[in-house]
Amino acid sequence: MDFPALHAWDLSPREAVALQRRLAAQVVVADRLPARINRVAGVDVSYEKHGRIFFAAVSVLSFPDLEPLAEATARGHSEFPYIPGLLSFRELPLVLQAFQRLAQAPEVILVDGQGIAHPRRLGLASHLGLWLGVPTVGCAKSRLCGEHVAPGTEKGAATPLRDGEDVIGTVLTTRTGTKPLYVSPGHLVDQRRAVEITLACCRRFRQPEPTRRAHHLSNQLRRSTPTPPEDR
DNA sequence: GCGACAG
DNA sequence: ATCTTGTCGC
Repeated sequence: MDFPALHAWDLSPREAVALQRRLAAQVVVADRLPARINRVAGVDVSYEKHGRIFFAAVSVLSFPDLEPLAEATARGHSEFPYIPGLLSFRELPLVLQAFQRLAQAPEVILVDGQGIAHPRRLGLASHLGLWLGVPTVGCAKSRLCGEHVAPGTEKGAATPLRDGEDVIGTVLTTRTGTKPLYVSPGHLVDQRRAVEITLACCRRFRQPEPTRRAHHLSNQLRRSTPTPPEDR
């Protein structure tokens, strides 16, 4: 697929925060999904144990059947450290490389991380959606910010994730008896659609099929990659 | 200053 | 995210 090329991204954490504030204003939290959704993609990144090499994977499934259609991966590294709230500056470059290798763009993308449920409303899912110009949904396994009461334990149970006056996400039980997921709009989708798509992608596991497959893909890529020699 | 803190 | 064996439960 085609989208703006990735320039050199050597920003300091402080500059990254400033950029997030500017980009957040461009995020569209509204239902702009096409009438017919045929392809859903999931993204995930795994790291080598010493954090030397990153492995990004994208898995595309048919919708609503969820049958595998295509996949793409990318190997690389990042100098940017993991800082809560600045995850996209660490992972996005490699994730974009993986998407660059996809022949066809999906109608929506599920991301292993937050969408607007972020201090500055620009989690990894929102940043990715903005860059690709494709609708995205954040499906994080844990909370970054916001408050909420626990949802019921039945699949489909949900409670709002709030940050002051704003509803920034939905704490959603995606499988009966398991810990809920933190679902939030990434870009071009609203709260309702974010939850709808996520539930439609959950079969027998807590994680939606797209991100679950991407997770396995990036893991097997890491396991099949020899660890390069140390430098000291 | 202290606690929280996606992956 | 990653380091890790067995183990409890559907």
